[in-house]
Amino acid sequence: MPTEPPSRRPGSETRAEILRVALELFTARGYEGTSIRDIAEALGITKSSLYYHFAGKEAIIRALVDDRRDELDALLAWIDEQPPGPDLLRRTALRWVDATSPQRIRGMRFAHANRPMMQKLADEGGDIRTWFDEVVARLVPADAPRTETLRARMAFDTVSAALFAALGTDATEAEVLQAARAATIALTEPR
Amino acid sequence: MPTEPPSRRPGSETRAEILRVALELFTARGYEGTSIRDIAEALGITKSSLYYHFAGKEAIIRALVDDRRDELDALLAWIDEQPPGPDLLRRTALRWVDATSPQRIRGMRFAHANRPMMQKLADEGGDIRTWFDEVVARLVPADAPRTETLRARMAFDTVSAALFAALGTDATEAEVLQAARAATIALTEPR
DNA sequence: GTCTATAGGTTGATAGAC
DNA sequence: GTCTATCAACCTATAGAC
Repeated sequence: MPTEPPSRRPGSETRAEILRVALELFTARGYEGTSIRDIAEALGITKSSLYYHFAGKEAIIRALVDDRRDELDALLAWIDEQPPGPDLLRRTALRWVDATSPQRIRGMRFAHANRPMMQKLADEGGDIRTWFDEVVARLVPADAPRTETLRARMAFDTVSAALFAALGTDATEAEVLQAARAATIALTEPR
Repeated sequence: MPTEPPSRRPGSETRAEILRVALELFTARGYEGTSIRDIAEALGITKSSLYYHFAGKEAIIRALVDDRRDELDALLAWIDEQPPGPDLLRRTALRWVDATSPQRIRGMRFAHANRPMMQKLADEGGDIRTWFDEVVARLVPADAPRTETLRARMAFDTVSAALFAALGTDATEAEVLQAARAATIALTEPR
């Protein structure tokens, strides 16, 4: 690993706390709906202290998404080790879905609640969605019809889709993941 | 049709214009990221004029989602006319997906960009997502495992999921709809 | 590292003339 | 129906003491 994850820099426990609370509030109320003051008060500190740890509001969100990058890099490395074959798409998608951590789910809910901001980050090239293009590019032939590429993307996005479908219901996260897994299988059915 | 659509009340052309621009801006920048001033300036009027047509910012978003309700009611009525059978879920979901209008897509993008607000509306009982519970309840047995209910919901949400998967790509709406249709078929495969 | 105080700007909303 | 003028409340961010 070449660079050190910013959220784990040693001797900065407060920083991690800030990120934890910010993720929670940004998810519940959205980025624009959450003020720096809200975050500070939830932590029992003042805004100014928060500015000591982060250059600004946007720096917080940036640290939040950067944290999710490593997983993607690991997946890409794993793909490159695999023998090519017709089932590689399904195997990779299932590997991704099955490895869904609670933290990743939190990240998804965060992304859901802040799509305009995620779009802005995407336009600057620094978001997970863009990085995912690489994954799909290695699994679907470049000359495949675009609907096939979309379907492959959807096969990776089933957890996100299932979370969305489960909104307002009392489904547990385990049930959501199970439904997502079934959907990934359905979407990678060879035709 | 029992009640008159609020957006078509006669003699209120400006009102429709406001809704059109608000939908566009709320989708691009989000509800909190769009000020009343932004909407007014895009229309070439002042904030005060806008307040003549709508009681406030939230009244605008409420009018926006109310517009989408009729379609759901029509689908429910259609379901009640159908003979029950094992293929009713797929037929209904495909009917819904195939009837996707450009306006509905705009509505979905809007919902994507404003999930905290949609959640707030849902908590008050006035959102499309809640109304959809009725649809699924008529198509999936009440004692079915919850993952099956989730999968049924996902079968209806494929356009939304495909739109999400297509973010950042140059896929056309036709291609998105085609991918969504394929996904709906895959997700309603009898097992 | 954390605080108080405050600058400098935007927000949603209202009053009242025309 | 549309305007100008204005408000209190809120925001991000900074300066400087401790």
